[in-house]
Amino acid sequence: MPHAPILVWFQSDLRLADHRALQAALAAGAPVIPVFILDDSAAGSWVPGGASRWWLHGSLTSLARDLEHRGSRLILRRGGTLAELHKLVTETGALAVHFSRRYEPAARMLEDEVKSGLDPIGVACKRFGGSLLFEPESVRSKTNDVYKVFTPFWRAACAGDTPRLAAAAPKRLPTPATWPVSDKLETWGLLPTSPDWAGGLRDGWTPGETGAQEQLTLFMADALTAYKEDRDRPDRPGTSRLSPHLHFGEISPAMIWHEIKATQTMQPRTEASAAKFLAEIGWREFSYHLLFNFPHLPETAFRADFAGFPWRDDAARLRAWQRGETGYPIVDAGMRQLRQTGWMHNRVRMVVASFLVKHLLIPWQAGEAWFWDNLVDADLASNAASWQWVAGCGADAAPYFRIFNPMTQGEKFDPDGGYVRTFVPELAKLRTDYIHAPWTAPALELAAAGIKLGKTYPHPIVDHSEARDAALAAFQSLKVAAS
DNA sequence: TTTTGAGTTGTTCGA
DNA sequence: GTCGAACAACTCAAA
Repeated sequence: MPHAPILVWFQSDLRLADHRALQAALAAGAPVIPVFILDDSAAGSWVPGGASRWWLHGSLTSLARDLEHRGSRLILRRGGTLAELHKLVTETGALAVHFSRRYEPAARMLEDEVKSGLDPIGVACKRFGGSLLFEPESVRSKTNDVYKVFTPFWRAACAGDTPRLAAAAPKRLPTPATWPVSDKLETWGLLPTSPDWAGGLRDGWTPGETGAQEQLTLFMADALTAYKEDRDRPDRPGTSRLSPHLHFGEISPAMIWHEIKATQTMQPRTEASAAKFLAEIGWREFSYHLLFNFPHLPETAFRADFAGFPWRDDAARLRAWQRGETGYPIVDAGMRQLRQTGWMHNRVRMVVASFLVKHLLIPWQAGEAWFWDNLVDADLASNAASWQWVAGCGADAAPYFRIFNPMTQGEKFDPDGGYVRTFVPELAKLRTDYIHAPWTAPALELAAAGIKLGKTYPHPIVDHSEARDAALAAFQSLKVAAS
Protein backbone atom coordinates (compact mmCIF):
# COMPACT_ATOMS: atom_id res chain seq x y z
CA MET A 1 0.00 0.00 0.00
CA PRO A 2 1.41 3.43 -0.90
CA HIS A 3 2.18 5.87 1.85
CA ALA A 4 -0.25 8.65 2.61
CA PRO A 5 1.39 11.98 1.74
CA ILE A 6 2.86 14.30 4.33
CA LEU A 7 2.11 18.02 4.20
CA VAL A 8 5.21 20.10 4.87
CA TRP A 9 3.77 23.38 6.04
CA PHE A 10 6.26 26.19 5.34
CA GLN A 11 6.12 29.45 7.28
CA SER A 12 9.29 31.36 8.04
CA ASP A 13 11.56 28.52 7.01
CA LEU A 14 11.60 29.08 3.26
CA ARG A 15 14.54 26.82 2.42
CA LEU A 16 15.26 23.20 1.57
CA ALA A 17 18.65 22.76 3.29
CA ASP A 18 18.93 22.12 7.02
CA HIS A 19 15.18 21.69 7.23
CA ARG A 20 14.22 19.11 9.84
CA ALA A 21 10.51 19.04 9.11
CA LEU A 22 11.24 18.28 5.47
CA GLN A 23 13.98 15.76 6.27
CA ALA A 24 11.68 13.88 8.62
CA ALA A 25 9.04 13.69 5.91
CA LEU A 26 11.61 12.34 3.45
CA ALA A 27 12.83 9.84 6.00
CA ALA A 28 9.29 8.56 6.36
CA GLY A 29 9.39 7.65 2.68
CA ALA A 30 6.05 9.31 1.99
CA PRO A 31 5.12 11.65 -0.85
CA VAL A 32 5.73 15.24 0.22
CA ILE A 33 3.34 18.10 -0.43
CA PRO A 34 5.00 21.45 0.31
CA VAL A 35 2.47 24.10 1.35
CA PHE A 36 2.54 27.80 2.16
CA ILE A 37 -0.57 29.51 3.50
CA LEU A 38 -1.02 33.27 3.48
CA ASP A 39 -3.08 33.97 6.58
CA ASP A 40 -3.02 37.57 7.76
CA SER A 41 -5.72 36.83 10.33
CA ALA A 42 -3.19 34.68 12.20
CA ALA A 43 -0.63 37.43 12.58
CA GLY A 44 -2.36 39.15 15.48
CA SER A 45 -1.74 42.87 15.43
CA TRP A 46 1.57 42.38 13.61
CA VAL A 47 0.54 41.88 10.01
CA PRO A 48 3.69 42.08 7.84
CA GLY A 49 4.27 45.45 6.20
CA GLY A 50 4.88 46.31 2.57
CA ALA A 51 8.63 45.68 2.49
CA SER A 52 8.20 42.33 4.19
CA ARG A 53 5.49 41.31 1.75
CA TRP A 54 7.70 42.29 -1.16
CA TRP A 55 10.40 40.01 0.19
CA LEU A 56 7.94 37.20 0.82
CA HIS A 57 6.91 37.29 -2.82
CA GLY A 58 10.51 36.86 -3.92
CA SER A 59 11.23 34.19 -1.38
CA LEU A 60 8.18 32.13 -2.34
CA THR A 61 9.06 32.48 -6.02
CA SER A 62 12.50 31.16 -5.25
CA LEU A 63 11.26 28.28 -3.10
CA ALA A 64 8.71 27.24 -5.73
CA ARG A 65 11.42 27.24 -8.39
CA ASP A 66 13.80 25.22 -6.21
CA LEU A 67 11.03 22.69 -5.57
CA GLU A 68 10.20 22.45 -9.27
CA HIS A 69 13.86 21.74 -10.02
CA ARG A 70 13.46 18.75 -7.73
CA GLY A 71 10.35 17.46 -9.40
CA SER A 72 8.06 18.93 -6.77
CA ARG A 73 5.80 21.95 -6.33
CA LEU A 74 4.87 24.60 -3.79
CA ILE A 75 1.14 24.62 -3.10
CA LEU A 76 -0.09 28.11 -2.25
CA ARG A 77 -3.28 28.74 -0.31
CA ARG A 78 -4.77 31.85 1.17
CA GLY A 79 -7.16 31.92 4.11
CA GLY A 80 -7.47 30.63 7.65
CA THR A 81 -4.56 28.29 8.28
CA LEU A 82 -6.47 25.51 10.01
CA ALA A 83 -9.28 25.61 7.46
CA GLU A 84 -6.83 25.41 4.56
CA LEU A 85 -4.82 22.61 6.13
CA HIS A 86 -8.07 20.81 6.81
CA LYS A 87 -9.08 21.13 3.16
CA LEU A 88 -5.67 19.93 2.01
CA VAL A 89 -5.88 16.92 4.28
CA THR A 90 -9.27 16.05 2.81
CA GLU A 91 -8.12 16.60 -0.77
CA THR A 92 -4.87 14.68 -0.50
CA GLY A 93 -5.48 12.04 2.15
CA ALA A 94 -2.46 13.28 4.08
CA LEU A 95 -2.07 11.81 7.53
CA ALA A 96 0.63 14.12 8.85
CA VAL A 97 1.60 17.79 8.85
CA HIS A 98 5.23 18.69 9.45
CA PHE A 99 6.35 22.21 10.27
CA SER A 100 9.13 24.27 11.84
CA ARG A 101 8.10 25.86 15.08
CA ARG A 102 7.85 29.62 15.50
CA TYR A 103 8.15 31.70 18.64
CA GLU A 104 5.97 34.78 18.15
CA PRO A 105 2.93 34.85 20.45
CA ALA A 106 0.41 34.80 17.58
CA ALA A 107 2.33 32.01 15.84
CA ARG A 108 2.29 29.91 18.99
CA MET A 109 -1.45 30.36 19.30
CA LEU A 110 -1.84 29.34 15.68
CA GLU A 111 0.28 26.26 16.27
CA ASP A 112 -1.97 25.25 19.18
CA GLU A 113 -5.04 25.82 17.06
CA VAL A 114 -3.70 23.69 14.22
CA LYS A 115 -2.63 20.91 16.56
CA SER A 116 -5.91 20.76 18.41
CA GLY A 117 -7.80 20.90 15.12
CA LEU A 118 -5.90 18.14 13.35
CA ASP A 119 -4.80 15.69 16.04
CA PRO A 120 -8.38 14.59 16.87
CA ILE A 121 -9.08 13.70 13.24
CA GLY A 122 -6.04 11.47 13.09
CA VAL A 123 -3.63 13.84 11.38
CA ALA A 124 -0.34 13.92 13.21
CA CYS A 125 1.07 17.42 13.69
CA LYS A 126 4.83 17.18 14.03
CA ARG A 127 6.80 20.20 15.09
CA PHE A 128 10.53 20.68 14.47
CA GLY A 129 13.14 23.22 15.54
CA GLY A 130 15.87 24.77 13.48
CA SER A 131 15.00 28.45 13.17
CA LEU A 132 17.10 29.15 16.26
CA LEU A 133 20.44 27.75 17.39
CA PHE A 134 19.07 27.07 20.85
CA GLU A 135 15.46 26.36 21.70
CA PRO A 136 14.21 28.81 24.34
CA GLU A 137 13.37 26.00 26.75
CA SER A 138 16.94 24.76 26.67
CA VAL A 139 18.68 27.91 27.93
CA ARG A 140 18.20 28.43 31.64
CA SER A 141 20.42 29.68 34.45
CA LYS A 142 21.70 27.36 37.18
CA THR A 143 18.62 28.19 39.24
CA ASN A 144 16.41 27.47 36.23
CA ASP A 145 15.60 31.13 35.67
CA VAL A 146 15.17 32.85 32.34
CA TYR A 147 18.25 34.90 31.47
CA LYS A 148 17.65 38.62 31.31
CA VAL A 149 21.20 39.70 30.53
CA PHE A 150 22.80 38.95 27.20
CA THR A 151 26.33 37.98 28.20
CA PRO A 152 25.47 35.19 30.65
CA PHE A 153 22.73 34.03 28.28
CA TRP A 154 25.14 33.71 25.40
CA ARG A 155 27.88 32.13 27.51
CA ALA A 156 25.47 29.52 28.83
CA ALA A 157 23.99 28.87 25.40
CA CYS A 158 27.41 28.39 23.80
CA ALA A 159 28.56 26.15 26.63
CA GLY A 160 25.79 23.69 25.81
CA ASP A 161 25.55 21.33 22.88
CA THR A 162 26.83 22.49 19.51
CA PRO A 163 23.88 23.44 17.30
CA ARG A 164 22.82 20.57 15.10
CA LEU A 165 22.76 20.79 11.35
CA ALA A 166 20.22 18.77 9.39
CA ALA A 167 20.88 17.38 5.92
CA ALA A 168 21.62 19.37 2.79
CA ALA A 169 18.80 20.11 0.37
CA PRO A 170 17.39 16.89 -1.12
CA LYS A 171 18.08 16.18 -4.79
CA ARG A 172 14.51 15.11 -5.44
CA LEU A 173 11.28 15.07 -3.51
CA PRO A 174 8.81 12.18 -3.74
CA THR A 175 5.60 13.41 -5.27
CA PRO A 176 1.96 12.53 -4.67
CA ALA A 177 -0.12 10.80 -7.37
CA THR A 178 -2.12 13.99 -7.82
CA TRP A 179 -1.39 17.54 -6.76
CA PRO A 180 -3.93 19.68 -4.95
CA VAL A 181 -4.76 22.99 -6.61
CA SER A 182 -2.62 26.00 -5.83
CA ASP A 183 -3.19 29.74 -5.91
CA LYS A 184 -1.13 31.76 -8.34
CA LEU A 185 1.36 33.85 -6.36
CA GLU A 186 0.69 36.88 -8.56
CA THR A 187 -2.92 37.01 -7.35
CA TRP A 188 -1.82 37.60 -3.77
CA GLY A 189 -0.90 41.21 -4.36
CA LEU A 190 2.31 41.05 -2.36
CA LEU A 191 4.11 43.36 -4.76
CA PRO A 192 3.43 47.10 -4.83
CA THR A 193 1.63 48.34 -7.93
CA SER A 194 1.05 52.05 -8.14
CA PRO A 195 3.22 53.58 -7.06
CA ASP A 196 5.85 50.90 -7.49
CA TRP A 197 8.12 51.93 -4.66
CA ALA A 198 10.11 48.70 -4.70
CA GLY A 199 12.77 49.74 -7.21
CA GLY A 200 15.38 50.34 -4.52
CA LEU A 201 14.57 46.96 -3.01
CA ARG A 202 14.98 45.10 -6.29
CA ASP A 203 18.36 46.75 -6.84
CA GLY A 204 19.84 45.67 -3.55
CA TRP A 205 18.43 42.27 -2.69
CA THR A 206 18.00 38.74 -3.96
CA PRO A 207 15.37 37.00 -1.84
CA GLY A 208 15.52 33.22 -1.67
CA GLU A 209 17.75 30.40 -0.53
CA THR A 210 20.29 30.81 -3.33
CA GLY A 211 20.56 34.53 -2.69
CA ALA A 212 21.06 33.83 1.00
CA GLN A 213 23.87 31.37 0.34
CA GLU A 214 25.56 33.77 -2.05
CA GLN A 215 25.29 36.56 0.49
CA LEU A 216 26.93 34.44 3.18
CA THR A 217 29.72 33.41 0.82
CA LEU A 218 30.28 37.01 -0.21
CA PHE A 219 30.32 38.20 3.38
CA MET A 220 32.79 35.56 4.47
CA ALA A 221 35.10 36.28 1.55
CA ASP A 222 34.99 40.07 1.65
CA ALA A 223 33.95 41.40 5.02
CA LEU A 224 34.36 38.86 7.80
CA THR A 225 38.00 39.64 8.60
CA ALA A 226 37.35 43.34 9.14
CA TYR A 227 33.88 42.80 10.60
CA LYS A 228 34.83 43.85 14.12
CA GLU A 229 35.66 47.38 12.96
CA ASP A 230 33.78 47.78 9.69
CA ARG A 231 30.44 46.62 11.04
CA ASP A 232 30.10 50.09 12.49
CA ARG A 233 30.74 51.86 9.20
CA PRO A 234 27.57 52.59 7.26
CA ASP A 235 29.71 53.99 4.43
CA ARG A 236 31.29 50.55 3.90
CA PRO A 237 29.85 47.14 3.04
CA GLY A 238 31.00 45.82 6.41
CA THR A 239 27.94 43.96 7.64
CA SER A 240 26.57 40.60 6.59
CA ARG A 241 23.21 41.85 5.30
CA LEU A 242 21.82 38.43 6.14
CA SER A 243 18.99 39.70 8.36
CA PRO A 244 16.10 39.37 5.87
CA HIS A 245 17.37 35.97 4.72
CA LEU A 246 17.46 34.83 8.34
CA HIS A 247 14.06 36.27 9.08
CA PHE A 248 12.43 34.28 6.30
CA GLY A 249 14.45 31.20 7.11
CA GLU A 250 16.14 31.10 3.72
CA ILE A 251 19.25 30.28 5.66
CA SER A 252 19.36 28.83 9.16
CA PRO A 253 21.47 30.18 11.99
CA ALA A 254 22.99 26.70 12.31
CA MET A 255 24.19 26.85 8.70
CA ILE A 256 25.84 30.20 9.41
CA TRP A 257 27.32 28.93 12.66
CA HIS A 258 28.88 25.88 11.05
CA GLU A 259 30.20 27.77 8.04
CA ILE A 260 31.89 30.32 10.26
CA LYS A 261 33.30 27.67 12.59
CA ALA A 262 34.60 25.69 9.62
CA THR A 263 36.76 28.57 8.40
CA GLN A 264 40.28 27.18 8.41
CA THR A 265 43.44 28.87 9.66
CA MET A 266 41.84 31.92 11.14
CA GLN A 267 44.06 34.89 11.78
CA PRO A 268 43.54 36.44 15.23
CA ARG A 269 41.76 39.37 13.61
CA THR A 270 39.37 37.09 11.76
CA GLU A 271 38.90 35.03 14.91
CA ALA A 272 37.84 38.11 16.86
CA SER A 273 35.58 39.24 14.03
CA ALA A 274 33.99 35.81 13.74
CA ALA A 275 33.23 35.78 17.47
CA LYS A 276 31.71 39.23 17.19
CA PHE A 277 29.58 38.17 14.25
CA LEU A 278 28.35 35.04 15.99
CA ALA A 279 27.49 37.19 19.00
CA GLU A 280 25.23 39.19 16.68
CA ILE A 281 23.51 35.92 15.80
CA GLY A 282 23.43 35.51 19.57
CA TRP A 283 21.50 38.76 19.95
CA ARG A 284 18.91 37.40 17.59
CA GLU A 285 18.69 34.30 19.78
CA PHE A 286 18.42 36.43 22.92
CA SER A 287 15.62 38.51 21.40
CA TYR A 288 13.62 35.38 20.62
CA HIS A 289 14.36 34.03 24.06
CA LEU A 290 12.94 37.23 25.57
CA LEU A 291 9.90 37.32 23.30
CA PHE A 292 9.16 33.67 24.04
CA ASN A 293 9.25 34.24 27.77
CA PHE A 294 7.73 37.72 27.76
CA PRO A 295 5.08 37.70 25.03
CA HIS A 296 4.07 41.32 25.64
CA LEU A 297 7.55 42.53 24.66
CA PRO A 298 6.37 44.16 21.38
CA GLU A 299 3.71 46.25 23.11
CA THR A 300 4.72 46.87 26.72
CA ALA A 301 7.88 48.14 28.38
CA PHE A 302 9.74 45.29 30.03
CA ARG A 303 10.53 47.55 32.97
CA ALA A 304 7.30 48.34 34.78
CA ASP A 305 8.47 51.75 36.00
CA PHE A 306 8.34 53.04 32.43
CA ALA A 307 4.56 53.13 32.56
CA GLY A 308 4.83 56.68 33.87
CA PHE A 309 7.40 57.97 31.38
CA PRO A 310 6.51 61.47 30.11
CA TRP A 311 6.41 60.67 26.40
CA ARG A 312 5.28 63.35 23.97
CA ASP A 313 2.90 62.46 21.20
CA ASP A 314 4.03 64.84 18.51
CA ALA A 315 2.71 63.83 15.09
CA ALA A 316 4.65 66.52 13.21
CA ARG A 317 7.98 65.51 14.70
CA LEU A 318 7.24 61.83 14.16
CA ARG A 319 6.51 62.58 10.51
CA ALA A 320 9.76 64.54 10.15
CA TRP A 321 11.63 61.56 11.56
CA GLN A 322 9.86 59.11 9.28
CA ARG A 323 10.58 61.17 6.19
CA GLY A 324 14.19 61.86 7.05
CA GLU A 325 13.67 65.57 7.53
CA THR A 326 15.02 66.16 11.01
CA GLY A 327 17.87 68.40 9.92
CA TYR A 328 20.43 65.93 11.34
CA PRO A 329 22.13 64.39 8.31
CA ILE A 330 23.04 61.00 9.77
CA VAL A 331 19.49 60.55 11.08
CA ASP A 332 17.94 61.63 7.79
CA ALA A 333 20.30 59.44 5.76
CA GLY A 334 19.28 56.43 7.84
CA MET A 335 15.58 57.07 7.57
CA ARG A 336 15.84 57.56 3.82
CA GLN A 337 17.97 54.45 3.40
CA LEU A 338 15.17 52.59 5.15
CA ARG A 339 12.51 53.92 2.80
CA GLN A 340 14.58 53.44 -0.34
CA THR A 341 16.16 50.08 0.31
CA GLY A 342 14.01 48.44 2.99
CA TRP A 343 17.00 48.19 5.26
CA MET A 344 19.13 50.38 7.52
CA HIS A 345 22.66 49.90 8.75
CA ASN A 346 22.76 48.64 12.32
CA ARG A 347 24.82 51.52 13.69
CA VAL A 348 22.45 54.02 12.13
CA ARG A 349 19.42 52.14 13.50
CA MET A 350 20.75 52.91 16.96
CA VAL A 351 21.32 56.55 16.10
CA VAL A 352 17.85 57.12 14.64
CA ALA A 353 16.18 55.13 17.40
CA SER A 354 17.99 57.08 20.09
CA PHE A 355 16.99 60.29 18.31
CA LEU A 356 13.29 59.39 18.20
CA VAL A 357 13.14 58.21 21.77
CA LYS A 358 15.50 60.62 23.50
CA HIS A 359 15.69 63.76 21.38
CA LEU A 360 12.02 63.76 20.43
CA LEU A 361 10.67 61.84 23.45
CA ILE A 362 8.30 59.95 21.16
CA PRO A 363 7.25 56.48 22.42
CA TRP A 364 9.50 53.68 21.20
CA GLN A 365 6.42 51.81 19.98
CA ALA A 366 5.98 54.43 17.24
CA GLY A 367 9.47 53.74 15.96
CA GLU A 368 8.96 50.02 16.29
CA ALA A 369 5.80 50.26 14.17
CA TRP A 370 7.56 52.30 11.48
CA PHE A 371 10.45 49.85 11.29
CA TRP A 372 7.96 46.99 11.18
CA ASP A 373 6.26 48.47 8.13
CA ASN A 374 9.40 49.41 6.23
CA LEU A 375 12.12 46.87 6.92
CA VAL A 376 12.61 43.87 4.67
CA ASP A 377 14.05 42.16 7.75
CA ALA A 378 11.17 43.21 10.04
CA ASP A 379 11.25 40.65 12.81
CA LEU A 380 9.00 40.80 15.83
CA ALA A 381 11.58 39.57 18.33
CA SER A 382 14.58 41.59 17.18
CA ASN A 383 12.54 44.71 16.54
CA ALA A 384 10.81 44.71 19.92
CA ALA A 385 13.86 43.77 21.95
CA SER A 386 16.07 46.31 20.18
CA TRP A 387 13.66 49.22 20.52
CA GLN A 388 13.25 48.46 24.20
CA TRP A 389 17.00 48.27 24.52
CA VAL A 390 17.48 51.73 23.02
CA ALA A 391 14.62 53.24 25.01
CA GLY A 392 16.19 51.92 28.18
CA CYS A 393 13.05 50.07 29.24
CA GLY A 394 14.11 46.59 28.13
CA ALA A 395 15.89 43.71 29.78
CA ASP A 396 19.59 44.46 29.90
CA ALA A 397 18.89 47.86 28.37
CA ALA A 398 21.13 50.75 27.47
CA PRO A 399 21.70 53.12 30.41
CA TYR A 400 19.47 56.17 30.35
CA PHE A 401 22.34 58.60 29.98
CA ARG A 402 23.46 57.01 26.72
CA ILE A 403 22.09 59.61 24.33
CA PHE A 404 23.72 59.42 20.92
CA ASN A 405 25.03 62.71 19.62
CA PRO A 406 24.11 62.69 15.90
CA MET A 407 27.06 64.90 14.95
CA THR A 408 29.61 62.85 16.88
CA GLN A 409 28.21 59.57 15.58
CA GLY A 410 28.36 60.88 12.05
CA GLU A 411 31.93 62.11 12.36
CA LYS A 412 33.04 58.87 13.96
CA PHE A 413 31.35 56.33 11.74
CA ASP A 414 30.84 58.21 8.48
CA PRO A 415 34.00 60.31 8.58
CA ASP A 416 34.00 61.27 4.90
CA GLY A 417 30.26 61.77 4.78
CA GLY A 418 29.88 59.18 2.05
CA TYR A 419 26.83 57.61 3.63
CA VAL A 420 25.12 60.97 4.10
CA ARG A 421 25.91 62.05 0.55
CA THR A 422 24.40 58.85 -0.83
CA PHE A 423 21.07 59.14 0.91
CA VAL A 424 20.79 62.91 1.42
CA PRO A 425 21.85 64.07 -2.05
CA GLU A 426 20.94 67.70 -1.39
CA LEU A 427 23.98 67.79 0.92
CA ALA A 428 26.29 65.96 -1.48
CA LYS A 429 28.39 68.99 -2.38
CA LEU A 430 28.90 70.22 1.18
CA ARG A 431 32.45 70.10 2.51
CA THR A 432 33.16 67.17 4.81
CA ASP A 433 33.86 69.56 7.70
CA TYR A 434 30.18 70.46 7.80
CA ILE A 435 28.51 67.37 6.38
CA HIS A 436 27.18 66.20 9.76
CA ALA A 437 26.17 69.67 10.96
CA PRO A 438 25.26 71.84 7.96
CA TRP A 439 23.86 74.63 10.13
CA THR A 440 27.38 75.31 11.35
CA ALA A 441 28.66 75.93 7.83
CA PRO A 442 29.46 79.53 6.84
CA ALA A 443 26.98 81.09 4.42
CA LEU A 444 29.57 80.97 1.63
CA GLU A 445 30.08 77.24 2.05
CA LEU A 446 26.35 76.57 1.98
CA ALA A 447 25.92 78.70 -1.09
CA ALA A 448 28.81 76.93 -2.82
CA ALA A 449 27.13 73.60 -2.12
CA GLY A 450 23.77 74.85 -3.38
CA ILE A 451 22.14 74.52 0.02
CA LYS A 452 19.52 76.88 1.42
CA LEU A 453 18.82 75.80 4.97
CA GLY A 454 15.12 75.76 5.62
CA LYS A 455 14.48 75.40 1.88
CA THR A 456 16.58 72.66 0.29
CA TYR A 457 17.39 70.99 3.61
CA PRO A 458 15.71 71.57 6.99
CA HIS A 459 17.08 73.31 10.03
CA PRO A 460 17.49 70.90 12.96
CA ILE A 461 14.03 70.27 14.41
CA VAL A 462 15.47 70.24 17.91
CA ASP A 463 18.66 71.60 19.42
CA HIS A 464 20.87 68.71 20.44
CA SER A 465 21.95 69.88 23.87
CA GLU A 466 18.51 71.19 24.81
CA ALA A 467 16.95 67.90 23.74
CA ARG A 468 19.59 66.02 25.67
CA ASP A 469 18.86 67.98 28.85
CA ALA A 470 15.13 67.40 28.38
CA ALA A 471 15.68 63.66 27.97
CA LEU A 472 17.84 63.48 31.08
CA ALA A 473 15.15 65.39 32.97
CA ALA A 474 12.46 63.00 31.71
CA PHE A 475 14.43 60.00 32.93
CA GLN A 476 15.08 61.83 36.19
CA SER A 477 11.32 62.22 36.68
CA LEU A 478 10.97 58.46 36.38
CA LYS A 479 13.44 57.94 39.16
CA VAL A 480 11.76 60.52 41.39
CA ALA A 481 8.36 58.96 40.80
CA ALA A 482 9.70 55.54 41.77
CA SER A 483 11.19 56.70 45.06
C1' DT B 1 21.50 33.42 52.14
C1' DT B 2 24.74 36.79 51.23
C1' DT B 3 28.13 38.79 48.60
C1' DT B 4 30.41 40.23 44.65
C1' DG B 5 31.31 41.59 40.08
C1' DA B 6 29.46 42.79 35.94
C1' DG B 7 26.43 44.77 32.61
C1' DT B 8 26.94 45.71 23.41
C1' DT B 9 27.28 49.70 20.76
C1' DG B 10 28.07 56.94 24.66
C1' DT B 11 28.77 61.87 25.89
C1' DT B 12 30.41 65.60 28.36
C1' DC B 13 33.30 68.05 31.26
C1' DG B 14 37.29 69.45 33.32
C1' DA B 15 42.09 68.74 34.15
C1' DG C 1 44.25 67.37 21.66
C1' DT C 2 43.94 63.69 25.10
C1' DC C 3 42.36 61.34 29.10
C1' DG C 4 39.73 59.81 33.04
C1' DA C 5 35.77 60.33 35.67
C1' DA C 6 30.98 61.12 36.18
C1' DC C 7 26.59 60.12 34.66
C1' DA C 8 22.54 56.28 39.11
C1' DA C 9 21.60 53.02 40.88
C1' DC C 10 19.88 48.52 40.11
C1' DT C 11 19.38 43.97 38.75
C1' DC C 12 21.16 39.93 37.44
C1' DA C 13 23.86 35.63 37.83
C1' DA C 14 27.01 32.95 39.99
C1' DA C 15 30.13 31.96 43.74
